[in-house]
Amino acid sequence: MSHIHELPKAYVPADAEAKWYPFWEENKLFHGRVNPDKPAYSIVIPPPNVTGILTIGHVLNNTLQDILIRYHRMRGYEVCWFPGTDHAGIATESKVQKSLKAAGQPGRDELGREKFIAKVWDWKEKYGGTIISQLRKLGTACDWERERFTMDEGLSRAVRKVFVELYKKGYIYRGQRMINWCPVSKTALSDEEVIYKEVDGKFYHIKYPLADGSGFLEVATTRPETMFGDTAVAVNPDDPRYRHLIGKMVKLPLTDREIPIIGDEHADPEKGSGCVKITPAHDPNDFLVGQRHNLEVINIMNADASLNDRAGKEFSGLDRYAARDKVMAELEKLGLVIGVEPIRHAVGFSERGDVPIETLISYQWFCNMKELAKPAIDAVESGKIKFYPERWSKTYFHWMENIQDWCISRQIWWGHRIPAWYNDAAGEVYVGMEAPSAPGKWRQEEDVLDTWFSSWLWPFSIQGWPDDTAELKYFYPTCDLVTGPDIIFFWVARMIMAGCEFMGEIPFRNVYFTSIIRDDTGRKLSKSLGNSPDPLDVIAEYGADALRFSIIYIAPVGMDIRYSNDKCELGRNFANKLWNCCRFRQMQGEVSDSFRKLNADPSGLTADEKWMIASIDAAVGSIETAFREFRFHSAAHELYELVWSKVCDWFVESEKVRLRGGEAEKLQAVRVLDYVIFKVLRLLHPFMPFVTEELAHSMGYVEDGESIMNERYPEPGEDGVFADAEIVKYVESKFALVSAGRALRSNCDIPDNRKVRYYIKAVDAAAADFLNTEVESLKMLMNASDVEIGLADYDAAGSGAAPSAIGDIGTVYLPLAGVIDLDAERAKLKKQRGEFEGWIRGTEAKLRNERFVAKAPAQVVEDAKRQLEELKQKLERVNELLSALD
RNA sequence: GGGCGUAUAGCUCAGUUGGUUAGAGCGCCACGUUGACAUCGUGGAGGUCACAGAUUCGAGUUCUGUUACGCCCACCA
Repeated sequence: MSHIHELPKAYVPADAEAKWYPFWEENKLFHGRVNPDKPAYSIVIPPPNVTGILTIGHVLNNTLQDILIRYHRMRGYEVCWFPGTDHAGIATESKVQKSLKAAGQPGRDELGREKFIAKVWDWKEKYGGTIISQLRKLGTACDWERERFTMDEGLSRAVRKVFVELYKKGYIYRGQRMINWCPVSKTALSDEEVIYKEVDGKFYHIKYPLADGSGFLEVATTRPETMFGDTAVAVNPDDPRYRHLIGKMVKLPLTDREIPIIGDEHADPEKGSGCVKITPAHDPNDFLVGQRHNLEVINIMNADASLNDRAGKEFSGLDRYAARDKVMAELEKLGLVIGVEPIRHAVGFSERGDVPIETLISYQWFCNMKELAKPAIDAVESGKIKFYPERWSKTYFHWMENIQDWCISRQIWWGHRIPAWYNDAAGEVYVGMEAPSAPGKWRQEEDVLDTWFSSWLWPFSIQGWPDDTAELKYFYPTCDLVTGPDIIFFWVARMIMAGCEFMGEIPFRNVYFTSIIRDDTGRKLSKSLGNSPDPLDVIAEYGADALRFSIIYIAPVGMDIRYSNDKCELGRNFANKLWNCCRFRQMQGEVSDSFRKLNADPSGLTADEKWMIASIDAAVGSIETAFREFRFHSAAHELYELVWSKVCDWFVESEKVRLRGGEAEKLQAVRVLDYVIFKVLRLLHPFMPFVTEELAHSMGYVEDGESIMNERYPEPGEDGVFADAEIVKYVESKFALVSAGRALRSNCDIPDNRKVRYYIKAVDAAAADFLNTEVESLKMLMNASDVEIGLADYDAAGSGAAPSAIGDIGTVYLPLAGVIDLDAERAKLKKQRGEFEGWIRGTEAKLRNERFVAKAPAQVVEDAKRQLEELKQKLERVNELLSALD
């Protein structure tokens, strides 16, 4: 047999990766076509930000999608994975600003709108493909011909269409409302873009003097600098301490204004002094109070959160925090400070800028979500859309049932400009897909839309909507969505609403929420902490398959993952194990005729071969179930166990006997190995695409120019003809006996490399018959010079007593030519006897318990009885062994 | 203030509908470089399943409460 193509000793991932990804891509193997002959399976990628670089989070997310895509293709679906990137308005705009600044070039404000946007496009063309090329390194089978960007013309058209339709329905409106303002990005934000953090602050107690000079009110606030916007002080109308003051005026310190004392239930007598300053322009609650009492709304802030001239000359232009200190200093001088106490309270931070946001009154565009939410709630409630893990639906319902209007306008330039035009002279507003005629009279809205206003259309805009495309008919709704729970509101919920509203159909059927990845000490991964590994480094060091497999293997369902690069050793070692398994097979000769279908007489298979085939079939069943339930890690564990333990540790080792035997034996062994290995490669392909493709070719299972990704995925129950439950049990008992025999050797300090003799006393004639067929296998597995099988007790007369161990189908002895520590052996057996007796007592007690016998299922009782019998037999055997030592 | 999640071996985690003696990987100890693999093999040590109750013939698994940690939501001046 020629060994021309002998594989290298270890798997070299870089070679396979460099070879196969271009092959797949050039042969358009990832391309999804509208194909009525097949069922469709589609996924839309959660579009990464163009500014993004690949993180471990992306690796997990995209590996899962890739597994689903490759699995379904192999299961006979026409699959399409729609990829693309998101323009990420605020993030990209600030990134480009930073890069302009770093390059010493004129920034956004100097350039003006058009030139700045041109710069952003330049940047996007140059760097926006980074994450896409990094995804390729991972092996993702995206249909790159369909790659889209959320600001492509087609997608922009979808955005405008949606805006116009929602405007016409009256859902989208422009209004003056309390919004979240980011002083760094200088734009409004949606509620979802505000992150509340507990911070240490101060609670300031201040005197507001009564205008009539009769005293003062004590107000408590965490934000004294907003006092310039105060237009009232509220007390609770039922609060006897202050009730009589309602209607009087207080002098607002540091100003020449007087403001009224009002009665409003917003004032909580239990909190602070029971008096609360009312700043309608800068606090959501105060705004409502202001509306109830017709209070003036005084905005005292500039866009950058410095105070404006409504705060008076001395404070105008000061940053909010500087102003706070100065206000307190001035109040101190006036003797108006009662005290300051530390307080821990929640402060809203902007998601992107990571600075405290301001709440303030502003004209913005909003979308009323109430009606949109209804069918979207129903879609999940009715089970049309399923969440995995299911519990996220609770989070979803809670948010959806309390959904607020969505602030969709942003005061930035990079994004979809709102398709609204103002005719100032006539005081008219026009909203439409295109600019109105007579452009001179109309000026377009300066604001752009929230980035998510394009993302929420992704599942259909990416397929050509609003055109009625063949893709939409075939691939929509998509099947599975894989994303992180952190964007359930931002994206998932809104996509469901948009799908129901504009397509009249849910956008996807299943949503799998991935785990959040942390470092191995449990901290969130972040750039600033420097604990965010670069997946490309990992791929270079361990290989893409190793990274993919490891992260799936360690990712528990619905829990955080503790990740560190060294965890990838698991995947690397596993790929190498698989590699060497194939390498070993290849050393046995050319590929056989049995890698797809086993060409063998079922009755002619050895017990081990039947066991192997049954084991792989069982694993296929578990994997199938795991896929159905989105339990990817259990599929990975199943495969690991199958390859490493079942195939390599037991089957290959045992089968070496036959591979070194006669021609017929060898041929059959090789056939079974081919059959098993090709199944394993196909089972593993979705998880480890590179090494499996490489091996499928070098083993000769897949022709040049073809790909394993187009092979059929093994299905459970394919091998019923080889099934034999009795034999499987015997083989497993044989392996247990082997382990026991090895332990005897180890306990006697006999080196593994020294051949020894064993004697096995079979429990009955059937077991003896079976074991007699397995002598060569036993010799191989136990590294024995000889294994004698018999029904008689071990004959101690010739060579003295021997250490022994009890198994289900026999007792294995290790005769040692006189070197046995009788005391140790007795102690071991006595210990074992004690254990057996304990279990027997327990089982007997159970069986004597009438309620157990009456209430437990018959099967359980039967099992207990059988166990008792087996235990008693084993006990008897221990006793025999003990008496033999005397 | 509400909601959710987690607690099992030194570490990271499995443990499907309650059913003998609770598993894996890594780490640790001992032995082994036999012609697939030292990215390996064989054997071994290591756990009163967070705590307290309850249900049950039987609880790591179900229920209640407690503790600890984490996350989400909420207008706490």
